[in-house]
Amino acid sequence: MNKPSRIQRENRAAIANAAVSEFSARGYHGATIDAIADKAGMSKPNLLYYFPSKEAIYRTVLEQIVEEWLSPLLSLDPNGDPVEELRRYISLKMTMSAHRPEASRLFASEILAGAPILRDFLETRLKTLVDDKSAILRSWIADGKLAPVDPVHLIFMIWATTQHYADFEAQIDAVTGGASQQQGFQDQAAQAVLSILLNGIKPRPNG
Amino acid sequence: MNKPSRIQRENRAAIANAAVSEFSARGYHGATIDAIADKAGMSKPNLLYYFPSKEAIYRTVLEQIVEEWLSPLLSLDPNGDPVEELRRYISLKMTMSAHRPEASRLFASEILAGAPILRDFLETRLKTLVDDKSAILRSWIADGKLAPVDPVHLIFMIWATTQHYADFEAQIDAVTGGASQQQGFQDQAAQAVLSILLNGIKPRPNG
DNA sequence: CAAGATTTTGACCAAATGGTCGAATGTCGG
DNA sequence: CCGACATTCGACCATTTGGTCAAAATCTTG
Repeated sequence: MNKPSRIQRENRAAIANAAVSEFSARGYHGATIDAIADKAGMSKPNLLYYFPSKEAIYRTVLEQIVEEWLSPLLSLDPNGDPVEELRRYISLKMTMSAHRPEASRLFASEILAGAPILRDFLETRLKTLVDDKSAILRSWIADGKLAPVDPVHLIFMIWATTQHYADFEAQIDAVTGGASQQQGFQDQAAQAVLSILLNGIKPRPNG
Repeated sequence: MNKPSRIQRENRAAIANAAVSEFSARGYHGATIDAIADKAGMSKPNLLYYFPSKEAIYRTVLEQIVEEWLSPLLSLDPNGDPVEELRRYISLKMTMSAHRPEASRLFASEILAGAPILRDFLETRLKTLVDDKSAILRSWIADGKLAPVDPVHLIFMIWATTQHYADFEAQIDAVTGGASQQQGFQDQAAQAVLSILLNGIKPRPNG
């Protein structure tokens, strides 16, 4: 079991891709092993040769997504310029939302359902990370470089606004008449989000 | 079929409540008629005496939620003070998010799945409403009473941030150590959201 | 190229689930 | 209190679906 063969690598990757697509579009219960196998170009028993169960596939793709998900926040630099650091972070998350909407929706779907699989991750690694980064934000506020807002809520707001463009794509498409597919829409969205959030947290004279 | 009897009213209401709870917690496919019937205190055939199918129950509760969902935005008053009107709107949405998180999650779940049932509603009534209210926001911006941000994106950001507290409750709970249940957390959240959003859209000297 | 290991699949199974039906029970106006 | 109508439910059915298995096909390697 040590070295996965070429076939193993390819098939596992194909399954993971198909699974993200199916789980994100239909939810855990709505997705079927058959459909995932089809989309991955193999039979159901063949898929089950690579993963022991539907839940195992789900866990695997969730874990991969969670890793991607973590990295932008990790890179928030305490020594950088506060507003610039946040601009970079928000831009990064907007880009991710635009490039991997299915992954975002799969993650959202898991949280919506009460995070049955991810609860432990959220309570440990993510909590620690948020605590750390909150401390940085707090120090920036103490230095008068940011307006005094609760750092945890600021982080939540950044998550909410950036992921909204992926998670609620169907609604955004409907309301804008499909604009979200067109070139430029994502830039426009990023600009609006950056403008409101950054102006919202820049230090103000009255404190 | 004209006048529903007392029994009909009670049972339909019990089913609708149970359905919101089940659909929001498990998703459309994860919810079962049996579980909804159980939670509503009746047998499955009895439930199917009141609704012809699972999908009919789903449509019914979604429609009810959508009506609630619309009302706060409807009441945005073009003659009011811009910042005060938005403060009121955001506060209202925060309150709804806190009081009916399950409804919010059921709506979110439908949108996540691509809005198969609500697409028409989104493209017609909601689009019209957003177009109308965007015009109001635009006029406020033209009058220099708001910073120049794309009104549609502002609306999206308000939806995203306010509903986030209901939709991602599991994540928020995990990261804050369950604080979202405690008294005061919602007020704190509302304050942070209002502070950032309102400061983000107040007119700025430099335009 | 032979033989062992790996990969693939058709056929199948058991459980879950949406929905039906007919008979039993309850409700209510007259 | 009766008869008509509304309500309830146990038993049942067909389909879907997660998962198994043994045999076949394909690789890989000495």
